[in-house]
Amino acid sequence: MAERAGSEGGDLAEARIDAIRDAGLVETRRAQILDASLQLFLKKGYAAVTIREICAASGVNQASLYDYIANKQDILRRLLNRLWFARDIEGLADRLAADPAPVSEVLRAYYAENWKTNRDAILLAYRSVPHLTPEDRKLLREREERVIRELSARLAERTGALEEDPRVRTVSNFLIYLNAFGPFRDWLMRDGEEDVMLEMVGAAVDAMVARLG
Amino acid sequence: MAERAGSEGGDLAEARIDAIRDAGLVETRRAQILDASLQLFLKKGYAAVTIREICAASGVNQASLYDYIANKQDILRRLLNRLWFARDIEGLADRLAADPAPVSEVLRAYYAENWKTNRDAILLAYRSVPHLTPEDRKLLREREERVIRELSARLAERTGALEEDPRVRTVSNFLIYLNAFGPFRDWLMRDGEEDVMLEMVGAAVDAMVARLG
DNA sequence: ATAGCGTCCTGACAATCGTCAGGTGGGCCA
DNA sequence: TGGCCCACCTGACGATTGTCAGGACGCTAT
Repeated sequence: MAERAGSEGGDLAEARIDAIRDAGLVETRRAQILDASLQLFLKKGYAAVTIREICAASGVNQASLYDYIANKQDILRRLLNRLWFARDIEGLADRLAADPAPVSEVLRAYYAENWKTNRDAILLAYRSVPHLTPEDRKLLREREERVIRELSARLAERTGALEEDPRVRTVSNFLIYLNAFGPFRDWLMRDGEEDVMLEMVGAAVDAMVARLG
Repeated sequence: MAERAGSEGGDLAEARIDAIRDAGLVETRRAQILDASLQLFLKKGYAAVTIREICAASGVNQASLYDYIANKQDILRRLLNRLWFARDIEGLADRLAADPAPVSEVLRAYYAENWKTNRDAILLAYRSVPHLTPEDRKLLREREERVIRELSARLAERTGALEEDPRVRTVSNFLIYLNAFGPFRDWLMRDGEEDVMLEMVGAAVDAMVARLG
C-alpha cells in the first residue's frame, strides 16, 4: 500500500505507483520533480504552486508527472520525508552522548554545522503545517516529541538534572527552536554576521544549560 | 488612492471603496470579514482559503464582500496592518527607555505580557510572506529593521555597548525572534509550562545582555 | 524490417476559483 | 401612499485548477 523509506519508520505515507518499470528512471524523474517543487514551495507556498509550474520547472510533462507521483499532496509528503524526517537534528542527542566536550561546546559546534543545511527543511516544515492532513501533522509532531525526549535524556544525563524536570524539556524545545533562528530571520540578517550570531546564541545556551546543573 | 490607518505610516496600502455610504456599517462588515479571514488564514493558509469560505464564515454575501474589500489580497493587507503594523513590539524599545529596572527584568516582563497577545500576528506575518507582493514584503522587512534599530539604540544606551557593535544588532534580532517562540512551538508545549519557559528564556536573555556590558 | 513494449505527450475533463453585472427588496422621506 | 435610495443578493462570467484517458513515439530484440 505504501513504500517506506529506509529510516526507522514514522515518516509520511508515500503512494506506490507502478506505471513505469525502470526503477532508475523513476528515481531520476522523482528527483527532478521534488527538486523543482521544493524551490517553488519555498518561494510561493504549497497551495500557490500549480502542477503546471512544477512541470515547467522540472521538465516533466504534465501527464507524465502522474506516472511518478500520485498527486500534489504526495509531492509534499515525499519532500518532508526527504528533508524533515531524514534530517539529522536527532544527531544532537547522539552527539551529546558521544562527545566528552562540555555541553555548551557541543551545542555551539552543532549549530555552526547545521545552521544552513537545515534551512530548507525547517522552512518547508513550518510553513507546510496548514496544508497537511491531520494524520500527517500528527506524525510531524510525534517526531518532534521523540527528538525532544531523546535530547532531554542526554541533557539530564550530562547536567545532573532530573529528566522529569520540566526545565529540561523546555530547554530541549528551546534548543531546537534556536536551530530555526537562522532560516527564519535571514531575511533580515546580513552576511558576515554569522559568527556574531553564534557567539550570542552560544552565550544564551550556556546560561540555560548552567541553570540545569 | 489609498486609505491610511492612524499610525505613523509605512503600513500596507489599503484600497479605497465607496460603494457603501454608511461608514459605520463598512467598519462593522469589514470587522466581520477580517475576523473570519484571520481564523481561516491561520488554520489553512492564505492561498488555500477561498472567498466562498470567508463569506460563509463571516455571514457576508459573496457579491457584497466586494463592497467592503477590494480583493483577496486586500484582506491580507488589512489584516497585517491591523495585527502586525499596529503590534506593540516597538513598545519594547520604549519600555527600555522608560523603565529604570534592570534590562533583563524589563525584557522578562515584556515577554510575560506579550507572549500570547502577539500570537496571531506573528504566525500570520511569518506564514504570509510568500503570498505578498515584493513591495509589501519590503515594507514588512523595513518595519522589522526599524524596530531592531530602535531596540539596538536603547540596548546600547542601557548596557554601555556601542550601537554599531554587530552584537547589539544580533541580540536585538534575537530578542524579537524569542517573542515568536511561544506561537511557533505551541503545537508542542503543553499548558502550565509557561513559567518554566519564561524562566529559561529569561536566563538566556540575561546572558546575552551581560555579554554586551 | 517488423513486432512489441515501455515512455512520453496531446488534449481535454469536471470542478472550482476570484470577481462582478444587474436585479431585488425594504426602509425612509415627502 | 408613493417614490427613491441604498444595501443585499442571485446567478453567472472567464480563467485556472488537479487530474488523466488514450494515442504517438522510439527503442530493443528478433
